[in-house]
Amino acid sequence: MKIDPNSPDLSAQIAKAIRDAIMSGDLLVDERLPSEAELSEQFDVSRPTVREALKRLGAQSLIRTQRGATGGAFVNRLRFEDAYGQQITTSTLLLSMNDVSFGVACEARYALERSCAALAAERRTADHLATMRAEAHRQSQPGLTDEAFCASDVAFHRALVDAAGNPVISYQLAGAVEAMQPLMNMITFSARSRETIVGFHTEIADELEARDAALIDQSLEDLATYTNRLAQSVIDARQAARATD
Amino acid sequence: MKIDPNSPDLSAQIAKAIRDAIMSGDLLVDERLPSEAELSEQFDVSRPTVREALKRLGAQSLIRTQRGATGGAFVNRLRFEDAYGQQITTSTLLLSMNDVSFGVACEARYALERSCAALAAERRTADHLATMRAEAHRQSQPGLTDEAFCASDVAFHRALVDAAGNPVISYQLAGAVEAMQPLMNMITFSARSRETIVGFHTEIADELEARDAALIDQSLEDLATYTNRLAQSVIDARQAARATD
DNA sequence: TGCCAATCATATGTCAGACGTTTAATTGTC
DNA sequence: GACAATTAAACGTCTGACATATGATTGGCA
Repeated sequence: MKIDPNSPDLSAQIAKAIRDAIMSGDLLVDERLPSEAELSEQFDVSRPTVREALKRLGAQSLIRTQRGATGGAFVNRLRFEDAYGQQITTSTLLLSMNDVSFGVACEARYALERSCAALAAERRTADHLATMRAEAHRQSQPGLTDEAFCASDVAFHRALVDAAGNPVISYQLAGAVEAMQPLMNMITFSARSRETIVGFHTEIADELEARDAALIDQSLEDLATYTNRLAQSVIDARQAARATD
Repeated sequence: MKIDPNSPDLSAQIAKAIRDAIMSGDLLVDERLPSEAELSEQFDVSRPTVREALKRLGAQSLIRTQRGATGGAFVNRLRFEDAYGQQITTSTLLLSMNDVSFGVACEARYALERSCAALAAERRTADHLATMRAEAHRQSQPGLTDEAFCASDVAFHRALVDAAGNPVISYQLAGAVEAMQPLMNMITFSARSRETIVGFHTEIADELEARDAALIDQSLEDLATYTNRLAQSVIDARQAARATD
């Protein structure tokens, strides 16, 4: 838990020291850290520097702070819901900043999603099924904006993932599924393509109701293929339009 | 891009405003943010408050800072390698802080890992194969510590995942695979169980060489079952030991 | 005695101003 | 024209202070 006082990133070092203490179990959940004043004395730095370190940890949801007499910084119990948000933010930016093609992202998403088809078939409840049917129905309504359609698409697929009944899987796939949304938004769905997608969704819901894992897997593969072809046609159309400019 | 000056979390609000600007595309990769002094004027807060906000963003690798005349904060191109680390940290803490059972974590890991068997069979290079064989060989050496064995196990499986040739999948699975390591460490492998696991690994490498996706899938399922049973026996043994205390 | 209100102590949140350090651009000289 | 010294901009850190929230303490009153 020592830092190099000559290096020009004291707050980063302090954050790392505390993070390591949390990960190694030296600091337990809900345990209170020393006050900012005490930490600044321990590390021999000023309070603003300590605060910068604490903000870093707060940004990762590793600690929470509380004001007042018995306040301070506490080791935060990292919840799946908290982690979802970060996971989605990171995944979305990764895709948009690294020129990940629609095909690669789509492949990843459906490969991962298919992995929970068997579990979902086994464990799905009536609730999951109801959510999926409701979203499929919403998607068939005319006059839906592209964004609303995509949001519903995400909700449908998240329900499928959640049906697997494994929070770790749900967490991991949250990124893959949600991060695709901006890419999907790029595709302007025609009425016809929407109809096809809703068809797939209804099919999947039916198969999930029948608990037929193999059929779900097949439908997801078909949906992946279709989505990819749709994206390709949009890309081709854009290139053609650019060529005639 | 407005903030409420009466709320007691100015730095969090500022961080959110900038984060939103990055995610919406208002700020592009490598674009320079205003200097801390300018930001403090724009948001009408002090420089330390601005700095706390920037540290939050830095902790998420959304920005990087540079000192000197042409320095400042720049929108960072989020790289997969950067995201790996955060993903692993978060996943590890999620498992340890939420009392995720070995069974649930194991199920998630292998379900996701199996999803890339087909892609890996298709795209694996000689390099991936060589890495996997090298790790399998290392694992068969006597006198290996439990930790070294588990680290090698992780390396083996990461090579398998990377063989799928999809960076998005590699990123998503980094968390699932690496976060399992502390749980695996809890299990003291006997010489015999190590031998069995190495057997599975050799089998998987052979099947990958033959590009037989179905067999890989089967082997992974068997390995998952075996790992689970191993963990169960360790847990049972511990409970029995506690009962006789 | 028992309860309630005022006070206090502690800790975080924020601010203002300052100095040090790094770095690139500018300037000046040979 | 090239190299060295200077300068300016920006981050990194420190000091000290005030504001605010909140639990604990204390005191008074019924």
